Amino acid sequence: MSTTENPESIIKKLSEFSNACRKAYLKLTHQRYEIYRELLESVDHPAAETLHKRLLLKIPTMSLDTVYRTLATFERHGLISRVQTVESQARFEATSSQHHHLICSVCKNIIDFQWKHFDETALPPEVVEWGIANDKHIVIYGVCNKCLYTGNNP
Amino acid sequence: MSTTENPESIIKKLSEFSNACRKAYLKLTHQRYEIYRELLESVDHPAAETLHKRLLLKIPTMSLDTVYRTLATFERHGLISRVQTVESQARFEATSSQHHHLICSVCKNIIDFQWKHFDETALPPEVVEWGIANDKHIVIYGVCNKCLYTGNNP
DNA sequence: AGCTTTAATAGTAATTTTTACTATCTAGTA
DNA sequence: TACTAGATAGTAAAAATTACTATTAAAGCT
Repeated sequence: MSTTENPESIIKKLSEFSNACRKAYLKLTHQRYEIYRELLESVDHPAAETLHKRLLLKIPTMSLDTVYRTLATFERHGLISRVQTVESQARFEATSSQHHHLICSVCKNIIDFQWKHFDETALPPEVVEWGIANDKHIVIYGVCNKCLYTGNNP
Repeated sequence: MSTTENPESIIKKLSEFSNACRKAYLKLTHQRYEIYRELLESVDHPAAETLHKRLLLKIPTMSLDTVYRTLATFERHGLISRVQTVESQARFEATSSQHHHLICSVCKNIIDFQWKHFDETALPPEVVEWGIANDKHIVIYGVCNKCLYTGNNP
């Protein structure tokens, strides 16, 4: 899950990130490091612009283009993933162990959940015959309890 | 599934569509009828712009705004659905019985598949505790056989 | 540590995708 | 057939993403 990580785990993942960049001949720039770190520390699957706003607090010259470009680079190298949504803005997360997403239609918050049993179930023959499946994700849209109880309108 | 429908089925669905519009106090305009029909007949989950291009052949004055606006209206009324993707363009389909999606990362084709067993499986407690789930979808990204065999690059 | 090379970044500008505005038109109804 | 509210066309604007170019900085080599 990309949710609340303890500091040691973050440090470990940043070190893995550095190694991955070296292996991929990606220059480990300050910007890339901070973009990746910010995404690791984000529990909310931010959009590029959200991420940019947060990063500006640390690096006031960080350009939006760099965020978009870097996210695309990271994605190409499998370091981060785009979240499947029906929204117009793309949302991102640091790639981690298999998990799925709950999206609140009201507040647009995205949270992770795990479902080992599903992950281990074989795909139906239709899918196998279609081609090579690289990535299976469940996305559930609904309304989270917070929005239900605060009476936000769906 | 929103795939190849026989003519009778299309006629039936268009008639259901007309009724749904009446019930929802949506004026049944020529444009709305044709947009819905085009989507019904499309097996490829088209984007708004793709749909617009196809509709221009029938109705040369059809504006792109109308397509977007109408799709949004239909979606609000549950007549059509947006497909969950990681692409930048939204893709649409006429709402039909529960199904899931296979998306080819190469050709971006989207096809439906069914998985009754999954549909009937209870969601894990984590999800139930989160709130109200309205909609659960599996989206599988991969490479379809056509692209594998024609050697399109992933 | 300094030099060199090559890729990455900042600061725009440009594209792409989606939504908004307004005068005109039309479906539904009397 | 005429009325009225809502829908559309044509365009403009906004939102989201990508491209361009001069400058900067990482990584490798002395």
